[in-house]
Amino acid sequence: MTGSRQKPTIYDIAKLSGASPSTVSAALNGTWKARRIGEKTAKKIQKIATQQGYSANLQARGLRKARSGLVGMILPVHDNRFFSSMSQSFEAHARDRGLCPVIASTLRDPQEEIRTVETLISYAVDSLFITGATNPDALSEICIAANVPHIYIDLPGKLAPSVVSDNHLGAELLSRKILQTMPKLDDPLRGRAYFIGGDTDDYASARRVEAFRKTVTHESGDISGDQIIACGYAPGQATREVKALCDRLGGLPAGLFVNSLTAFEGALSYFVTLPPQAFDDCVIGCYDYDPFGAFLQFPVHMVRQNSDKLIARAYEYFDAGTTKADLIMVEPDLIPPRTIYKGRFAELG
Amino acid sequence: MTGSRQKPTIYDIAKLSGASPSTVSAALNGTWKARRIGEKTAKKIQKIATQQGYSANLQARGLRKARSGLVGMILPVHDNRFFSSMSQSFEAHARDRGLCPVIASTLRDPQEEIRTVETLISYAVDSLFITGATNPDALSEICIAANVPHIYIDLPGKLAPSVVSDNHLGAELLSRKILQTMPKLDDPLRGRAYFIGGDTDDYASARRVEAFRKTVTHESGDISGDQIIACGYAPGQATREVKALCDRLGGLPAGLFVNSLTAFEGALSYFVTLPPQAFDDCVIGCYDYDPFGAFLQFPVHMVRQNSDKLIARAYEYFDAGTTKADLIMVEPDLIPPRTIYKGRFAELG
DNA sequence: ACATTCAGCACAATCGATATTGCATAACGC
DNA sequence: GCGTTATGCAATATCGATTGTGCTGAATGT
Repeated sequence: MTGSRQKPTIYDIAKLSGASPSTVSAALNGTWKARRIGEKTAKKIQKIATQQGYSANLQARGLRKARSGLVGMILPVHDNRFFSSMSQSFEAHARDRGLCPVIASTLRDPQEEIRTVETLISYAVDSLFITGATNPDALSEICIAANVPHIYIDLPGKLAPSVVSDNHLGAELLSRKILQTMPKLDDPLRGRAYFIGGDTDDYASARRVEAFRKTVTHESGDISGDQIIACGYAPGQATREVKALCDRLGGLPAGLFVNSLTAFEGALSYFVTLPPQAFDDCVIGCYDYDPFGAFLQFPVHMVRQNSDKLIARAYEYFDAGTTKADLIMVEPDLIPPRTIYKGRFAELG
Repeated sequence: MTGSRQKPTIYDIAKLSGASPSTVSAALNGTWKARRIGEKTAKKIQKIATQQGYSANLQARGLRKARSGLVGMILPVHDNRFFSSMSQSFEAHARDRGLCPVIASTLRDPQEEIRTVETLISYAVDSLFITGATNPDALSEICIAANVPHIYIDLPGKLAPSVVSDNHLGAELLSRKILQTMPKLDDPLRGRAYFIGGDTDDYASARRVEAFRKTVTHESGDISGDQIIACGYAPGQATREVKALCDRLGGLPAGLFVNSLTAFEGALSYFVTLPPQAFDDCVIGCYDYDPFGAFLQFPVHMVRQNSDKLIARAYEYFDAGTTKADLIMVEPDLIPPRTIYKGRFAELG
């Protein structure tokens, strides 16, 4: 009975109900009052449609209406705490608006980003959220040509509105926390704070370096170039650089600002080779948050970017119908370590 | 010049090139040789299309061909290491096949799952990957009625093929590791291994409990009901239960099998209140893997489910064109701790 | 009683692609 | 030189919805 017949269409329902396809369409998509279809007719059609398990072919509807009901988001990777919580928020907000979210990752590959944006546009997405793009303006041009509203998250574009985390503020908070908490060591080199990880070509990292530099200079009078090691995001590279730094200093520095979770993961690979007491005179901070990161052998101050607020602001912006290339800032939060401070730091909690 | 005009269609290209829309279509979708379009004509059309920035309207194509080029995947949540790495694999494999991945999360809500499957079917997804469904068979019925091939990942369905992680094997490996590594304590209660977290209604957890029970019985002769505390996946619940257990035992047990990362996160909230030496006579294992989890204050054995292999097997199954309700098993890996064992376990590495 | 309004619905065009069929002209065989 | 096959392309129907327009009969007005 319920064999593998095809999905019913409005034409099937029309035949069964004795009404015309256009009447069926109106009855089923909610426009029947405006189209002056009698209530009895509409109800009858709806009943039959339910019995038949009808659901609209959204490709056909999208084709006709030139809107698909899809919202696209592109991000570098899924398996990253920051981006995956953005996905989560993105999807929740999309559902609230009755839209279907399409999330695609592009592995930070410029070609892949362009291809993906083109694909999503070919599916007629109604709007597009872009995060972690390597070349925002190239993507904007494509979207503008196709008349697709789009917004950048966490990385500003010149040709479209952007919602970004306040990287300067976050890095300033974290830097200040590190500087104020870290021990005063006799060794002038070990006694300083170091910044490791990230790429200064990257917008976010550049702002963070800037804030680190400013805060260190403000608190300690000056800063040396070798205190900033922007060695990229790859864990392996961070492992090497942290090791090299510690070898050079003869131990962990008094303060360490790790930029990004991936760099942090790399640093950890080296840290696990150290004895626990090595961390007794070192204060570590990490830009970006991972709940497990807060539970390590040693305390770690973390900055949590408010991904839900980033997404919410972006949706609000679309809802308002504006398309100016505004820049909206969202403040990140400084999360205290959950690990108890030990040794000489016990009193600092 | 490049104002906000609409995207060009094959009709626009047809006018510009002097050819008919059908010829343009053939020239642009690669079927021109089979349709006996002259090479010169095809090349000319392609050139014009490129100049005009043409790209096909995939909704129209999908409508006509009754295939959309979309593959859907539904999962409980994005912001979870296991599921987000599945997303990553799912997407990579989809791209390899020239398909567009649509990933939707359903928050383990049965109603939401059904709605989502229906939505994806309305967008005419060519196939569907389902993971973490609460009621697989209900979803299968919908897919079967709509003639959509689908496959379950990590949770078997009766009406469709499934690729599942070998939970029994993984839990057996982890249980055995814990039992063989844990200290022999005088206290008979503390000296045993405990299982905490998860829900026995859940397929995966049930298999894991079964393996834990079997292994403990095999190694120590018997097992008591209070050694298994399936208190769900919520972190808060795990925090309370672990605390209650430790209060009852007067300390951490010799062995603890934590089922799922979320339960582990909950347990950690309690662990951080303990002094470091509390872990000296306790061996901890966690089913599921998180790189940071491997770097904690104390060693943790973790089971990593091979998400990429799960997805790869599922695609292979579709590629083969089979649709029998087979059950394919994928072996998980036991990951040793990266933290160095301290105190009396130093020699166990 | 006749013009006007309006409710209730059907008809047909349309969105942008694909796929089948058919119609020219050219090439070929004998 | 005439039928036959090939070649190159245009015409047209179609996918499943939406939407502007047109037609009918009943209600209303005067």
